[in-house]
Amino acid sequence: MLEVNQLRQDTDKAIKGLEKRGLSAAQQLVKDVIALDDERKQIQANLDEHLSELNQLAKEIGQLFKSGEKEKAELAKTEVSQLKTKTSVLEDQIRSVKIELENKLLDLPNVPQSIVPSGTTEDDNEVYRDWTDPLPTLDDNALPHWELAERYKIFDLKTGAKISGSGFPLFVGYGAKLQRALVNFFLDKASEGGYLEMQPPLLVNEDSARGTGQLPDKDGQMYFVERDNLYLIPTAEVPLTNVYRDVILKTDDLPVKICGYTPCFRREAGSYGAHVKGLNRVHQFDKVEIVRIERPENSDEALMDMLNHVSGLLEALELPYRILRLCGGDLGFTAAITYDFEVYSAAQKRWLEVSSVSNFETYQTNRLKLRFKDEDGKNKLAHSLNGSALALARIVASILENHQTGDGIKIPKQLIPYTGFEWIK
RNA sequence: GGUGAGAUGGGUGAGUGGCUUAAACCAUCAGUUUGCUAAACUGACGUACGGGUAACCGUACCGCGGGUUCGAAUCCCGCUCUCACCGCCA
Repeated sequence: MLEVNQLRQDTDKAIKGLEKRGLSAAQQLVKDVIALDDERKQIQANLDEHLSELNQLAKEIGQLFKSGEKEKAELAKTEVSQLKTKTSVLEDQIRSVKIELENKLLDLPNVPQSIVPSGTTEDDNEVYRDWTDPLPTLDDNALPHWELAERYKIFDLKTGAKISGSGFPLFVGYGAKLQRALVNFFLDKASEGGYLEMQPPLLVNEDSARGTGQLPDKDGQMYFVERDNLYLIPTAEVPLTNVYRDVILKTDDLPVKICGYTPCFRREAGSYGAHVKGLNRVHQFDKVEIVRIERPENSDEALMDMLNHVSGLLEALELPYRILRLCGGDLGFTAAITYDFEVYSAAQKRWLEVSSVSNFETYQTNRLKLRFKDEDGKNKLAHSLNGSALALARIVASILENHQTGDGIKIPKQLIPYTGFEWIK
């Protein structure tokens, strides 16, 4: 959720930024928010004045009763009841204005940073760091990962569909072991990078889903357990970031660096076609997520550090990748800037997104009330960031496709200590 | 699932209708004292919103939401969570 004060201060910047997302009504929306906030302030001042009078009267009545001046007290009581009807009207007004204001704010996405390119579709994304070596080519009988999976018995979509439905792969044998190895490898790398490992709950309540901004924006994308009012997490970002909901950190607590492995559940309603084949898009996948809470002035640098971390993982896995800086139109609702990592699959002849690293600035922390005490003892909103490091299903697909040979699939050197085998044959 | 107890500031914990502006202690910070450390003493010490250049002032907040009352941390109702015991269970 954007900060109203920020919108007041940098109105033009906010409007321009929001327009970069293709939000043509940005100017009107921002104006509406500020007008509503003005209204709220005015009612608040009025209400406080009345309440102050009421408090004063209550004290006086207490005194009058004590000194036995009952008639005067009764007189004051009628005054109180008149005041009370006024305050209750004002209370109703301020309540509805606050709700309206909040709803308007929740409908506004984050303001993109100035370096975010404008554009509406993924074609407008900017290649931030390209793959400079020649792209790998495979011989003619190279297979896409879903066919490799069949040949080497790595995962089984049909049986997964029998158990649950389409998009729920069953990993088997080498496939299951490969996933377990990758999780451990990614977690170890994150620990080396200074991220504290956590195992969070996989179901979260509404406050948490709202805190990181999945609600109301992505309501339809999450599985919901109606009976208990809980959402299955679409990413570990939700529970991990919500660890710090309603927290005021001390200066020395920053930066916070945490990581966690979780399965992720996404309904992916409306997806179809070749792009969802195999592991390209599934309802359940495993992911190691890294999360950081930073002082505002350090968050840009932290983001770069996260990019380096993810780059290191992809290099260790010997996968050809590039980094995109997402354009305004492709940017997630809550992000101020996002870099996507894509691995090239020679077998599918396309780039596959395997990681997304974002800075949310104060958009999430405002909703979470995640603050820190600065040197002056003032509470300020921290910046939150997160990134996949990495998303498993697609990495498995990339490894299978890129490291296939006529003799089987070669496991990247750094992963062998984790898998315990060098080849999938 | 059943029964019972509880939820007060960073922590412990007092507070059964106005004397609470939430006691006291601990922790923290600043100062005094001190050869250094420690101790002692003094003071400061919640969050949000509104007004004000500021000092400061006003309002709300004692798990959450309602209610009673001139007045609620305190009384009443509902909910959530925590703890204990019982049942079931990996």
